Amino acid sequence: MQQRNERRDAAEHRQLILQTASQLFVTHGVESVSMHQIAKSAGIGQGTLYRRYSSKADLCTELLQDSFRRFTEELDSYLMTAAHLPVQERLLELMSRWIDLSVEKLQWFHVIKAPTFCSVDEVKYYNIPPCLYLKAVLERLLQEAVDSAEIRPLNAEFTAFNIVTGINPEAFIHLIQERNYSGDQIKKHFLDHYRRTLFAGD
Amino acid sequence: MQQRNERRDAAEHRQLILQTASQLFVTHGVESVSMHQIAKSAGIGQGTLYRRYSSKADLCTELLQDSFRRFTEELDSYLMTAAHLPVQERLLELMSRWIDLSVEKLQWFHVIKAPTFCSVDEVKYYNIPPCLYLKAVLERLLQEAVDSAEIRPLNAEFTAFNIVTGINPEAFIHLIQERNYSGDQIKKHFLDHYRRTLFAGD
DNA sequence: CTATTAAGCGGACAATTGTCCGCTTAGATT
DNA sequence: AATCTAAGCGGACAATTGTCCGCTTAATAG
Repeated sequence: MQQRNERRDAAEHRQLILQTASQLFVTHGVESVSMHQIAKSAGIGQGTLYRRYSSKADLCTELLQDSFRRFTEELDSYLMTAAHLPVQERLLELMSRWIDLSVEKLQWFHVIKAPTFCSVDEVKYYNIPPCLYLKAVLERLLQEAVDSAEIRPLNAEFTAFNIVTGINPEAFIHLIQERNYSGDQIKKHFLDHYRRTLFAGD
Repeated sequence: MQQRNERRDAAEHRQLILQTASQLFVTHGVESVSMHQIAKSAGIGQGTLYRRYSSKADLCTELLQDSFRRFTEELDSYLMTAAHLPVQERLLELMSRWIDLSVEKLQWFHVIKAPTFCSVDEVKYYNIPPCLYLKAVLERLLQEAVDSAEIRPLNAEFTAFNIVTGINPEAFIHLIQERNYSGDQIKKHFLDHYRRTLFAGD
């Protein structure tokens, strides 16, 4: 008895949902589209929708995958060829690219981080693949910097976590809405900050 | 025509709501109590409840006021008498106390930061009095440290903001749930981190 | 080709949050 | 004391999210 694969109709629905949701999100904005509306537009039932994606946050996480895959590929490639550059430069490049991605996909990231409905035991943001990846790479580079004495000793893991919590979509939204920052200004401030606190550069 | 004060019955209801909500929150946990239930327990209508507090986050913000008032009084008093101590020590003391408060009132802070229902243009967390206060005091101390050359130059305002985003209830919840950290371990890690990145101490 | 069965389907339902609006009433005015 | 009016009241309603369960069907086994 072989393992039952996903049924063909189910796979088609999965694609249909992603396509429909993506279109609706782009047209009306992620916030304004309800799960009911997605199901209706796709011509399927609520149950079918929720069977695939248990929340809008789930859907957004999935829709981010494409951009994210490109991000990791390009970054891995960069890190490969830039291995000889100072760790400091590579770290700042990583942050720079991450901030670009975050600002570009701000609505998606925000819905993932602060879902419409959320309860205490669902702080899933730090466990989505993009964040895990960011943290892992940060930690690796930080550890390398510590080992090569390019920065003073620190707890690479905790520092990586702290950077992930510091560079987050809600902070960006706050800076954009309350301070009228542009994406570039946000990036500049964060990079400056970490240049100064991590590397003591000026 | 004099300014109309809040009607007596309204003021009584306000107290009644706070008292009822507080009791229900303590008994059943903030998460498990619905606004409907609060209204019903208090013997008032939904409309009356929402007229006072437009969301559970609002209610929690109000309920935090008491603890927070005590916090600021004690802190201001400390800062007054500790003005001669190194800024570094005062900064770490501030963070230490803030983390204690946050851990103690974690559920409240979390509901304020990540309300049950939330939309993009409502990242209110950074604007509640406790956070504004924390940020202001951080900024003042950081600036003092910079001016007296106790730390290397940095953007006091942005650094203060970054610390507020780094020391936040969701990060605590993550560390508690995924890493099984205790409140004391959380505090230790954060203080270590900032000791190292801000002050280069060991 | 037929039978079997588990995965899939979908809309009705429950639970929440938050709004609305006609009725009531506290309290200032005269 | 009588009047007036804006603030207050409260429950019905709308909008969402998320669950449930009897019916359907794709895919495998014989």
